[in-house]
Amino acid sequence: MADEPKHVGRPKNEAASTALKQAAIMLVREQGYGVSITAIIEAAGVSRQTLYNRWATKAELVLDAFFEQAQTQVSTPDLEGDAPRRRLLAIYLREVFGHVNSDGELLRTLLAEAQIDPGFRKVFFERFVSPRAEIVIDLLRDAQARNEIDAARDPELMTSMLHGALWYRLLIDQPLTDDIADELAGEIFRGGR
Amino acid sequence: MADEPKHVGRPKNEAASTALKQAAIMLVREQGYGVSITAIIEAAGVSRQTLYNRWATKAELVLDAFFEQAQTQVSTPDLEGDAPRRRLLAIYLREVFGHVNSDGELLRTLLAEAQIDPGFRKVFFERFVSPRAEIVIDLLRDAQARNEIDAARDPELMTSMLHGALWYRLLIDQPLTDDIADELAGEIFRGGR
DNA sequence: TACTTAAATAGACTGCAGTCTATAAATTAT
DNA sequence: ATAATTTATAGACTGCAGTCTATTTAAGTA
Repeated sequence: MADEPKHVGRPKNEAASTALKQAAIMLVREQGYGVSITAIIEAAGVSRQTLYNRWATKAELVLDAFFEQAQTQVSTPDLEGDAPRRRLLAIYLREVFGHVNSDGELLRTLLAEAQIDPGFRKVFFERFVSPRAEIVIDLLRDAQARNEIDAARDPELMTSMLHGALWYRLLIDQPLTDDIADELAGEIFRGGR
Repeated sequence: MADEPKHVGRPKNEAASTALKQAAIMLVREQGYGVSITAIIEAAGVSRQTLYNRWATKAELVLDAFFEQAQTQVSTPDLEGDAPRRRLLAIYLREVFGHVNSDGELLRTLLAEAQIDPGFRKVFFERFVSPRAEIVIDLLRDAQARNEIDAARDPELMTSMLHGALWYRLLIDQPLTDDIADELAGEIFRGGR
């Protein structure tokens, strides 16, 4: 059903894509997001247009490169098992805090780009923000089904509070420690039931 | 003890400052933050350097102009009176949501600038974010003193959750309605005591 | 072999924020 | 008056992301 290249014209050079992503993430980690496009394409050994054939903006390239580094994957909480959902939430938050603590500067910059560029905003939220929101919403719904939190509460709003606290504390340089993760889970599950 | 100009050299033209702020807020509301510096100084009828003698960046000028519009002032909750603190919190949140809803686009852009430019970041947080955080922290401490919420909880963390939810929902274009304000207050005061 | 098509390249170009330079203007001090 | 000092002005300049143009290259098709 696939696998027939059926392609007319000069084929895309995949090596250029990976070289660009590698150069981008390396230089951004070295020099920060402010590194110039020119520096990136020179390090990758490709022309300017080749970059813009693949990504619309520097931000999209860097986001892709960032994901390729793959320490951004969140392990979905195990809702099959029997662990208290409060504990699963705390574990999830600790894990996300870890990612944010190791790449906070870059995440801040990408968030900023997302506010400025509507095209990138869509990409950033679809690829980064929404999947994480879904994980927490599912976890909280499951907790409601198990009667660990009140079914009348709104999982989406609670997710706003949790991820909101995460971003807010990142933006204002407040610490994101394991203790904070546990306290946040505690706030949501406060009172039991 | 003051009022002696005691000033050597050509005096600063205050009219230029107000003309710049007026031109800035007008053009930003008309065309968005992307309006050029050149357009702003031409509308104000001053030279480029005159702007940079007064503000370090476009963002600082726009922030000043934004504050001058003054619909950004939050009325501090009345902690002398006897109203339930849950109600005071809901009123505060409704008011802030109102400001955010009328100038969300601009606030998003200023937040983005704050992430990119450390100098502006400091200014933005000192003038905009911190005062609001203080108001909520004071309100929650007062609620603890009145035994309306558990004294063991951390007002700073609850403030992260509340303002975090506000910014998060602004950033991802989720609505900030009066109902949401009330629900957020309800989440914090859930269970009474 | 020619022809068509898509991708790659070098490098010029645009529009922007912010800096710098040289000069003029407005004020106090001598 | 003259000097010293600070602000204002016009406009050139820098460095950047992203676009555009002309040309070349690598593939499929006739």
